[in-house]
Amino acid sequence: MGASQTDTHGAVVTRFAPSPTGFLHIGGARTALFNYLFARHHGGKFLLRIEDTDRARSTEPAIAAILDGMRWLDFEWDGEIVYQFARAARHAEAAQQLLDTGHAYRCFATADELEAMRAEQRAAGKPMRYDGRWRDRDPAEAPTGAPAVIRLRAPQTGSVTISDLVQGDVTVANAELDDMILLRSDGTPTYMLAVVVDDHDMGVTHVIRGDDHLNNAFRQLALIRALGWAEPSYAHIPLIHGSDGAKLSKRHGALGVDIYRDVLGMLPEAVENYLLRLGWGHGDDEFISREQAIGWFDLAGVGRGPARFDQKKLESVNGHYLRSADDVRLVELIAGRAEAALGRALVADDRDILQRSMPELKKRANNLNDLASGALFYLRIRPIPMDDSALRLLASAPDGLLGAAHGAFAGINDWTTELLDGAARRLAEDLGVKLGQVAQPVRAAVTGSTSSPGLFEVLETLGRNESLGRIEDALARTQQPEEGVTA
RNA sequence: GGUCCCUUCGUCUAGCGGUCUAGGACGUCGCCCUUUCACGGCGAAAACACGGGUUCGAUUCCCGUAGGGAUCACCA
Repeated sequence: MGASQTDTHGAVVTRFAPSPTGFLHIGGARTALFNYLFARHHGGKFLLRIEDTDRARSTEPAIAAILDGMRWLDFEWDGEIVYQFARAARHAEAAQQLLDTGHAYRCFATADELEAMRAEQRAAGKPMRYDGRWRDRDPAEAPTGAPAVIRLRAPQTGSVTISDLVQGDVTVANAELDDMILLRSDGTPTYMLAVVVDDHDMGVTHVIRGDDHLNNAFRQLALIRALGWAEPSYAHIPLIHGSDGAKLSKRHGALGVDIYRDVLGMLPEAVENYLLRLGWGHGDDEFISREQAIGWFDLAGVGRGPARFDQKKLESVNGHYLRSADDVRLVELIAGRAEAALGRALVADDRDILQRSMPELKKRANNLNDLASGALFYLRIRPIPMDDSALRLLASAPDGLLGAAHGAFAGINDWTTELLDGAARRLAEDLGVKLGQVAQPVRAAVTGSTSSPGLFEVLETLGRNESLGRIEDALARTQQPEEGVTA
């Protein structure tokens, strides 16, 4: 890469830099979203870097999961993915440069030695920091052949202030910072070094990340200055918390975006909208399209306090997007779930009936799971299973009602919602009962449940034969235990 | 514990000195619509953490207290 990265001429360049130690979790997704939106808003670039320098914890499946999540959410990145580990030589080169210019030095302190130092500091109630024991010591004093790390010779006086785009001006005394390790004793770069070098080489102008990195920013700035490089702008966004107010982490409540998709049945645009509104707002707007988000997004509007994740609200947002989603798309999305529940593959007729019923079905669901289970009764094969409430309703329905309804419907050849509705109302009137008295037993018979979309729409969608057949099944069922009760 | 950050309804937020009897959304409750369940509509309860300042006037500015958060590795 070298110097070519400076050819961006002030254009915005952001990056999302996850470490592939697990799935793309919801907090990471939000960081990616903000980086994506900020870059697009400014007509800049959004880069992706995989921070895989921790060889023990980085895995291929994790990389695949992260990319999968990025694609699902449609966070399209620019250019090639940068794999940090592959750039180790470049990182070492930067460390050497620092060594040559006197901005870094070798430290021969052993792990045991440092542990003892910290124990002492802890006991004395002092902050635990590297005490700079090798900072000005002659390397010749080191035991021969002893392994060494390379540390940054950081400024010890004065202070650094970062004009963070989210947090505002934040100042920390240099005395609070110690000489961080740049290169481990095995010659591999630490995160601090790798991030600074990569961000520089990639031409990153705006570092937008979780505020758990705010403290790192001060040290990284010292490193950047020692290297004589341009300083990026920083924006440290608050972490997402769980409903209990504690930080959402991989071991505490943070789920991978794949879980939201596959298990919870969320739509990507809903997850995106929810994440955007978490910690950021645009007046009273609740539903914000991708296009609007790109037009409106700004870092100054991001709150500084952590926001709690609210599953109920996500469900609600999801329900909104479900209702406005394309029916063909929804059928595809629930097909797998339906097949699993039914234990058989869906055929063309199944998809056809699902699509026709989708406008009614999607008003009743807030996620794909509920949408799929709500659609199941259309696909069942006679005799359809009945849930307990349907069985109870059928058992307690006035004698002869269901049979009478069957008779009324059987007389209809032009099987439309209007005529079915009219026939049912006429029957109810003739019998002197409310429409519900007629409709509910029929609903139970036809859907196997006491709640469903509008009954006459259901009947029309199901068709004459199937509808009458299901009513006959129910009739047969109620006649068996007690004989002779039907009219 | 040191350092840094934060604090408006239960939750996400609007508010950027007077427009605040503090607005919206989710959730909760009630009503309407209605063949069920939803959707939709209407309405209700619900917040400026506390104490000092500054100011003619503070939700809005400053300080303190309390509470919450982040971070202090040869992990990222």
